[in-house]
Amino acid sequence: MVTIKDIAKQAGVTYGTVSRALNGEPGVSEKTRSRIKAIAEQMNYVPNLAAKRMVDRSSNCIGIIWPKIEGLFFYRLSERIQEEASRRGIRIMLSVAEPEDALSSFQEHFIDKVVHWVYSEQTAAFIAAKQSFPGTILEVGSRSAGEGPSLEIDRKGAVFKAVRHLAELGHERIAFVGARTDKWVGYTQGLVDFDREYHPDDIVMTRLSDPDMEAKILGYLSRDRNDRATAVIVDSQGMMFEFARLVHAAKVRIPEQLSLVGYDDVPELHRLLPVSITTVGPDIDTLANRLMDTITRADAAEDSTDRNDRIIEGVLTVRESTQPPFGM
Amino acid sequence: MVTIKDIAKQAGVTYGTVSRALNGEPGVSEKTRSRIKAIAEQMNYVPNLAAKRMVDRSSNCIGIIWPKIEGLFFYRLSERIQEEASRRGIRIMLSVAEPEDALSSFQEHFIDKVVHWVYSEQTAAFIAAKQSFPGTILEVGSRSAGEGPSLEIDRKGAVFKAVRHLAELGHERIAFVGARTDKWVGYTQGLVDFDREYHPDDIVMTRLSDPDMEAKILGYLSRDRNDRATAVIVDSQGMMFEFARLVHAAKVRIPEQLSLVGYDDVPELHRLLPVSITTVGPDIDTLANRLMDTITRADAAEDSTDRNDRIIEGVLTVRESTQPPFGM
DNA sequence: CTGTTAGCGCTTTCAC
DNA sequence: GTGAAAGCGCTAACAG
Repeated sequence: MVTIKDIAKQAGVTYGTVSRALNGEPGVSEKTRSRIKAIAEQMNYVPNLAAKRMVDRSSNCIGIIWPKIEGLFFYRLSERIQEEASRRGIRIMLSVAEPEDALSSFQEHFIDKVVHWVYSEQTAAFIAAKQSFPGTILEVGSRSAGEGPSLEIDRKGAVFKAVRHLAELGHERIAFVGARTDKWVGYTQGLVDFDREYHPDDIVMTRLSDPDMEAKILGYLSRDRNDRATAVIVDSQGMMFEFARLVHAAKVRIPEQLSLVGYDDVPELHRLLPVSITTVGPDIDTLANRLMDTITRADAAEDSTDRNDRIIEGVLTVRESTQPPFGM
Repeated sequence: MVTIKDIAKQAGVTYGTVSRALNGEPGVSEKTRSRIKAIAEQMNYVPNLAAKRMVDRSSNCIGIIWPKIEGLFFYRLSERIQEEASRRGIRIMLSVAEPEDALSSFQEHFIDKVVHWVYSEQTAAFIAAKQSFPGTILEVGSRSAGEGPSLEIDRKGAVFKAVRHLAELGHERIAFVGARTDKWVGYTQGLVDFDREYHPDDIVMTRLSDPDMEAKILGYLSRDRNDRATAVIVDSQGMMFEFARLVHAAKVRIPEQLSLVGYDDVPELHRLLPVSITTVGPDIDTLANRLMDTITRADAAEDSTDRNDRIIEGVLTVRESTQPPFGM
């Protein structure tokens, strides 16, 4: 293993100088600095993080805990986070272990900045592990109850925007497929604000784990066209996979017979139907950016950031799957 | 921060003794050991892992380089690898960075066992990085040219099994959609062995990056039914997403009008069509298991393993999408 | 059984 | 602008 001492020997300087040169510290002439850098490169020098860590407490590596759900969206998001991190010269490590194990794993590797996707109740084991974790944990997703740094995704507002879009197109009856979450609240809010009739039948309350999901959706899609909404909002990307399949099965034509908005914009979505799908949800690039900004500054200005700056708005991307209702 | 020196002072021993006591090393009387342990506990001592790591540079962690392509299959695979690793008390870290960056990242963190998915030409930068990597790299996927440990997936044999299955069902004309890879070789081999007519028209040579992909597939699916095969093999899961969409567009009914076999068994596949899809490809559990076995034993019996033991067979899973041809 | 001490690779202060 | 050296917390080898 090559250390800064080896480089020092090669370069004919002391290893203190090598350290300064490689870390961009002042007090080294540009000439020797570039010479040292070249030698380090050529010798395949890899810094020893354990040693670094013993001296200063910094680590330019961010750990990410992979959420069990969120499938494709998070997959895409982590690609973007990686790009953004590379641009900033920061390393990224992912763990797909149970959250509490992921934390110890990171701790063992001197990673003191961690991103955690919040999507449901946290286990007692994880909450305990968080307490004793020595670094910073950024919670992304739902409104965070905790003290630490967080980034909230305005899911409610996002779905609200979907309703507004459909209302503006002229849809009177708008359906919702999904679970009773923030997204559902945004939906009901939209109905109220845009003065659409609240029709309990137009809400298909279900989730992926629901054994009756298929029957419920199929039941709704098979109704007489006069007896159902002209537009529908599907509350997650996972649900959209199911929904698309059942749309085919029920031979419903999108958007001629039904306008469709999906939550979360992942490329795979647009392979599901002959038409591209209008989506709402956080913009992946924005999210990746804000996420990196927040975590890198987490220690610095702990609570200087306004609570409002911690919210990621949803973005509506209009595509082929939404049209004015038939006959307009 | 409390260190072993603080504990030593409290206990009236030297810190060497504290180290031995806390690490279960022999050479400490049970009496002092328990006393020291009690003091450590009471002082909230947390060992400094960076310092530990500097001395004994081991880590029971395996690094995995996330491939740029292969999408969902690898995603599922890494879940299984994680489960298998947890069972064995081994940590897993994933990197989605460029392979060469992933390697240095692992090296910085003292991760000396790395799994790399081989799927195409490797960049010069990565080959160089591999050379100077101090640990073991397990190459999984294609036949590995290199010396190191490897695990080959028999893609050719897998597709061959698909052809056999279709032949046994009675299909005379079998089509292939995909690229000119091992899988295609398995297809042609199958045609020969099962005495099926080689029909150049039944091969839709394309890949996801091909701008004409859609036109080619749609062209084939739109042909008169007497002028095309009664069964088709699609060579990747990514391609299957496209294929399924075009099947819908061309209003071809699976399996009544066309039997279908896909490569790689990922759950998402079965949401694409009204029927579940027959697949071939490596079994994810087997792969995860063999992978862990191989990498954990990589140092021990380097070349004791027979070349044949390094091959993962493909598995055929028959589902609804394959039936005897219409009229049989 | 316990004390002593040489490093592990690096950053940082203090001299020159 | 560069060298010298202290020390981060710990393990392990050796001495007693």
